Amino acid sequence: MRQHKDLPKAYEPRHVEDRIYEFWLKKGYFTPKIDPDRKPFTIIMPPPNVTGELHLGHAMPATIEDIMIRWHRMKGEVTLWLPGVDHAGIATQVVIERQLAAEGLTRHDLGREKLVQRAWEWSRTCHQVFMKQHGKLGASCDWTRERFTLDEGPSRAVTTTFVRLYHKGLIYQGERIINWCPRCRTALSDLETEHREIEGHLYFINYPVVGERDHVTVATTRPETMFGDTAVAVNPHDERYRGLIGKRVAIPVISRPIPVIADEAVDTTFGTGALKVTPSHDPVDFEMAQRRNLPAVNILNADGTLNKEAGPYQGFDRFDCRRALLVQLEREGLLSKTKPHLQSVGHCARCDTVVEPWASRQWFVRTQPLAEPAIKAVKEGRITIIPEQFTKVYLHWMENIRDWCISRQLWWGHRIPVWYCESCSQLTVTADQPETCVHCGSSKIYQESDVLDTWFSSALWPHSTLGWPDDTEDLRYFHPSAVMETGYDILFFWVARMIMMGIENTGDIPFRWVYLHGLLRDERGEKMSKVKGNVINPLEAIDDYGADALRFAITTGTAPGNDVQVSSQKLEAARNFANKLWNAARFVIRSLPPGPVDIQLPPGMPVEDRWILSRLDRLVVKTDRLLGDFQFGEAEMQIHEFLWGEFCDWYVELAKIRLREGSSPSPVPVLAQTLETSLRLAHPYMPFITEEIWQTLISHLQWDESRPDSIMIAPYPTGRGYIDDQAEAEMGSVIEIIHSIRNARAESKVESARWIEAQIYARGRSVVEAHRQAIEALARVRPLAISDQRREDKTHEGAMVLVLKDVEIVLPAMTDLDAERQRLLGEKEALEARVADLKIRLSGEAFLSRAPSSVVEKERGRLLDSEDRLQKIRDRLAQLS
RNA sequence: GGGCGAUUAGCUCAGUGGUUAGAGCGCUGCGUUGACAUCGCAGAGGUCACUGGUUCAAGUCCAGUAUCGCCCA
Repeated sequence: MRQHKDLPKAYEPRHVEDRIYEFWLKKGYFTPKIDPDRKPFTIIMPPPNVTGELHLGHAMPATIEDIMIRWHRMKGEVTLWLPGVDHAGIATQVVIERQLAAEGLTRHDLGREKLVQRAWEWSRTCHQVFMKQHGKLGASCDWTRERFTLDEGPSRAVTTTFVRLYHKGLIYQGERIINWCPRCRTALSDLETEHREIEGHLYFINYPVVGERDHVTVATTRPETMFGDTAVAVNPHDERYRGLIGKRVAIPVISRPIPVIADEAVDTTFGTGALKVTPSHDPVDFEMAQRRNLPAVNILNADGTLNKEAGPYQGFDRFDCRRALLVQLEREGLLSKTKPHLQSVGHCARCDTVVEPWASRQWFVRTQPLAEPAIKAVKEGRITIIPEQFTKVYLHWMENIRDWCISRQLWWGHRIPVWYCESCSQLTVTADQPETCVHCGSSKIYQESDVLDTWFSSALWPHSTLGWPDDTEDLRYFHPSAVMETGYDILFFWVARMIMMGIENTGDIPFRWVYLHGLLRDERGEKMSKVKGNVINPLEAIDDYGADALRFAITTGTAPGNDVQVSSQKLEAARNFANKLWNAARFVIRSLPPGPVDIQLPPGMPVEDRWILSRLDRLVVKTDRLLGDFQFGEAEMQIHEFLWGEFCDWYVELAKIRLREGSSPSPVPVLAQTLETSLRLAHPYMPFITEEIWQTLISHLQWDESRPDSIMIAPYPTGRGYIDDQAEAEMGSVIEIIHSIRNARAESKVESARWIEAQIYARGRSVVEAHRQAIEALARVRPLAISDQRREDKTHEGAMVLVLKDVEIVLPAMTDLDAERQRLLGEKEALEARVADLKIRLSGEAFLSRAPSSVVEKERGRLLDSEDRLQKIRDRLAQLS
């Protein structure tokens, strides 16, 4: 038989983790077996981007998802956690283009086909890294079902959805103002545009009135857009400009005449109250132009330079143009004023370039009809968002939803399944590659060059990964999934659109719960980002502290939706906990007698046995409730507190005494059972160390044939009916006795090794007597006399008297009379205040009649105890004076 | 401009109306007895941002104020 009794003194995760992950994989535990008679528990992993290494921001969701999955798996449910990666259109193309730039190339040098090929190679590399990192973390996801958004299946889901929505009129092509990133040279959706307050300027520019010596002054933050002006608008009620309406003014520099029009929408208090209207480059102006039938003049090229409409500034970059134009206007006396102005400027979420609002022909999803059922699903409680406060955020966004621009002028992504016909110029929209135009049969057709927004495919992820649009066994069984777990920052990107598209495509909700975690921050509370360089690499953290410590550190004591600060101190604390657990296990294992040990609970167990079993049972019940409520952080704290603060600090210490004495019954069965149950309880959070200890422990124990091969498929603990209030009360009292003696010793500076004499007077004498050895050993008191009633006259003058509930402790050897008097006076005051407080509460008519009787009873009991203790303290003080 | 959230120990945070508000880290004192110094024992440290309200009872619920943060426009 293996001698495991010499486990290493400290837990060494790196000798354990990879081996165990391999073992799990080999056993196939991550892959569920479909059982139509049982309801499955499914999590579809929100796919990370294939843009490089994972960072801690990925480790947290992976850990939380793994906790849920492992818990449900241990509960015996058919459990699927489906992993995948996202092609991340713009982000990936940005990465590839950066690589190209380093080689002095642009994507245009390479061409579409070669760029896509390169992106594929890159995505395969990233995907390998991603798998490896998740494995290191212990993620128990089903790699056999892994998906990539550009795989055949999910791609077909994308084209199928596009075609269906197009034919339903829910996808249309239209000319609208979109956000244009001149660096990425693509349209962006509103969500991909980040607005930031920028200290800019408001420029006041004079537009001469045609044929008069007068001028009108307009204020603008983007003077270069004046080449695209097609009107100046004033409010019809604005007295200042009434006479100007209907006249024409000339755009400076290019002298193109434009009308002065009246429109109610003009804000008379902004700038001069005269608004330059640039329909192609401003959303408000675009709408006004449509209302007023104004022409639109586009002044931009795709790369952000100005086109021929800008006259002398053709070919200038937009910002160069602004600078040069301002110089010219100034010189010509047309710039009447410049003042600082705080403005909100859109930036590309991926490359941070200032975006241009630009009228452009793009593809859109008509979102409102899709939003309605998505709103209903949440309002009716078919989908629950955790934490609850995000429900409001979700509903507010959904109720004010705007059409979604889904076309991207990129090469990496799902190409839009639309073909234009050169012969009849009609569109062929179909999921299968067509040979000819469906309208005229011409073979002169060419496919739309744009690709779809990556989030379009993400929106289908909960069902496309399971086989939709095909009617697969997986889809029938695992859909809808149980939980969508993700960060609150992508509630709209992901969750909202998944709900819309899920209901549209499948007729069912995509998931039952939405769990939103907070964002990870560094020690200084800043969001981790590669730009800031404050990212903690999860692999390094695992290397330094172990995967279990990392998991524990980033989830313990956190609440859903709240941000989490990570620091090396937290990682250290988690590692220390793992080590504590390891050493407790070392103690238990080396305490086992040789041979397969029978750990059936013996009859006649002493109170401490019944106590720890009761505490464990309580923990089990609490944990189960907390997990059910998605309170993982709290559950972990409870387990931590039990293992460290109760099992190690008290039960193990008590067991040592019995083991030393060889007393009967032996504490071994309770030690082993408590450890074994605790390991199962902690397994979802700390899978590696619990498996490692469990395997070792189990190998020494007698077990019937039903014993599973791994803790990860062992049943999650359930209450066993061991809750024992009487044992808990008794141990509570013993702990209090030991604690107060230790306290007195420390206060009185008694050397920790010294034995001191003590007398304990307790009403329940035999109860205390039963714990004599424990009190002696743990409080280091000997000789110890125990009796029922204190005979006042025999108490030594210099003794210290500790008054507890129903117990008095006399420590005769403490001789500092003054200090003792002070201490007793302090206690007396505190007790008096407490008694007074309780008396007031208990004399309140309202309290007595309205509070539940159990609360009233509790308070009465407290009053009696306090009064009793107060009396004893007074007696002792009287003796001393 | 609209909305959401936060404010609890020196720091980071839990706290789901009912004792004397908790944890980790840090701090102070003592301690290497056979699980663990990645440790043990003991301790200090709080006007639960502020003001008012509801309630027998408020850190917890409501309203307002202040400060900070986020989202949307």
